[in-house]
Amino acid sequence: MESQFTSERMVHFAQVCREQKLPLTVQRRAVFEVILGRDDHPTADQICDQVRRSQPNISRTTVYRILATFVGVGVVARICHPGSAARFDPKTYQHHHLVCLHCEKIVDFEDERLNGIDSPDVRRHGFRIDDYHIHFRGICADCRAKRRAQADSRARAGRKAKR
Amino acid sequence: MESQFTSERMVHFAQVCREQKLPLTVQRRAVFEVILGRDDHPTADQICDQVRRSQPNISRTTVYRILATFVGVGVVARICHPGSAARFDPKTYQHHHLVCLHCEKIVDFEDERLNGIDSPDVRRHGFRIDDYHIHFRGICADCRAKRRAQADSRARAGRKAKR
DNA sequence: CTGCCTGCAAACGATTTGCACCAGC
DNA sequence: GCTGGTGCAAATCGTTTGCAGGCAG
Repeated sequence: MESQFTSERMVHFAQVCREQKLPLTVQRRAVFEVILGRDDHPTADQICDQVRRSQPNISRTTVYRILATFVGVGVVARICHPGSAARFDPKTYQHHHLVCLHCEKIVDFEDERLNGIDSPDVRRHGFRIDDYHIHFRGICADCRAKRRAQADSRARAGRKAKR
Repeated sequence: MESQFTSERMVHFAQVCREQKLPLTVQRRAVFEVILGRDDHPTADQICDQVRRSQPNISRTTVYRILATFVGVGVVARICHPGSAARFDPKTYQHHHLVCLHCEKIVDFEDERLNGIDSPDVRRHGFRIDDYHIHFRGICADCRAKRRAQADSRARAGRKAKR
């Protein structure tokens, strides 16, 4: 099922490349395959590391360039993010994100009810809105657990210190 | 009125510093003043340049550190952004953004009706949502005008070439 | 065969870190 | 005076660019 979805998107990808007159190189194929296989919004470097398992000689530069090209033709999205490195997302349809303010993890969140917001009136800004997405910010399960553990150990240390 | 708002926030800032045991240095004051006076989501470097008009010897490093501290205690927000440099926002209450995909300008957008979205059910993600904001992505007025001008000149060039 | 694509190395911009000094409380 | 803040310089990280050779169409 996974592979069926992947191959379907691969065909679509090849088609877009033909339309856009983009030569379908082995590097582009490899980068696209890696992105499709992940749903954790990897950085360019993370993608590069994984691509190198099948293409050990691919250059980091090439990965950056390929990603820029992909974003340009719309087969992957570059998403807004709290950290310093750009993140990429194979989903180009509208969806939303849960962003952990602590570890900067980004989790996809899809909910039809969030997609129907009327574009507000921005005429006075002269802005033309193409789409929108919602960032829900908070703390993920892992970080909540870690924080609780830390708070506990601090409390224990505090009790010890006071004795 | 502007200065009244600014001084009001300055008092609040001083209070937060006291609560958080943050010494109220001249540098922190200066950085905070600059951020308050802008609504264009400046980068750390832009803030630094402006702070230097009143504090010529402040170090870029210090500005970065101060901004990180401010974000930590919640007196300014670090916002998600399409570019590579972090952007800062003196508004810490909920509001939304228009993001230009072309020039990466970020414009505040406030609309009460956008603030009442029910936090969706994220229990299965174990995520705790603190707040959310909406990125409306599109093209700003300036860039639309520029694009139109470019398209026109291309069309003219094309006509000329075909003769 | 031709032009875009790639790899390499070096440049670059944004941000962080180590360390000695200095200033708020 | 003590603690944490600051300035400087150098390191680091993510990303881009210039150039020579290589491969897809």
